[in-house]
Amino acid sequence: MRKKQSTNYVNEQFLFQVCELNSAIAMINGRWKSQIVYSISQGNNRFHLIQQELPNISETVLARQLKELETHAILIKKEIPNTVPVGIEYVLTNKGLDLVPILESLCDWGKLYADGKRISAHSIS
Amino acid sequence: MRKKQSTNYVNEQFLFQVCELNSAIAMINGRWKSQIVYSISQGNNRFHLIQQELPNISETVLARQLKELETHAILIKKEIPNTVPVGIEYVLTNKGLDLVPILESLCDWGKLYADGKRISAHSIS
DNA sequence: ACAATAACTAACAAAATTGTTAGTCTTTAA
DNA sequence: TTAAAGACTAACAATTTTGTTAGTTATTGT
Repeated sequence: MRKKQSTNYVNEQFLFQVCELNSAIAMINGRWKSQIVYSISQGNNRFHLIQQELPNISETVLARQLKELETHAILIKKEIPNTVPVGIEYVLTNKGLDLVPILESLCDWGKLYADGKRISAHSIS
Repeated sequence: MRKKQSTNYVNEQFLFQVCELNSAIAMINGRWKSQIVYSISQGNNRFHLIQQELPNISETVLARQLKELETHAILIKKEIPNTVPVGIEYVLTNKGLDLVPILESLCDWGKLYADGKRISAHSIS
């Protein structure tokens, strides 16, 4: 549980009102979150499919990350009809779908500079 | 100090090799980091200028975040010649500059869905 | 001589995130 | 009847991140 009186919480709120950038980042922060969003966008839209792709994640942790993504309306849970026990499908909202290309550009950026090469700097002054 | 034998660390490394997306996110994770990068790109390239823009950040924390950004080669420190005591200017590398438009699209994404409106979902199946 | 400025650092404490253990519930297969 | 699959949850412990306190260094202004 967040402590609303903590400096940590107050600073987070401060950044949220400085720029939406910070709330956006807060939504994709979290050990597994953006990888999960990406996996779902690739069609791995079931709990056990995500587990197969990310064998190191525990059930508890996966469930928690999914719930947080749901809280931020990046995805919704959908019951698959006529299944027993009822199957759950994870569906990206339009908000979640719009995030995917941004994650892709982050990925490209990461790849481009991965080896520590291609770095340079020159002051603008 | 990170514990190299912890599950937390091992999982982070696992995600790094799954996709560069995860290393990219790890670099911009951190309470103040992307806001600092954005501020520097706007010309607030001195320690005290960033402090003015983000009055809630403590000196210790700002120094730490700057050092981490430097470790990831997103910015470099540059001594300003003929200043006593020697002034330090923070300069984005090309890697850091390439990050800025991505942060801007994250910001736009955040703004678009900020009020919780415009959310919808429909399964692909 | 004393305070102030700029840009830090080390050691520590508080808080948050991540991972673990042990459960739940329902139905089908062996 | 026992086990397994699928999709979870609560309570707790480990680890990491964030914030705090108290310093440093060198120089200029009063």
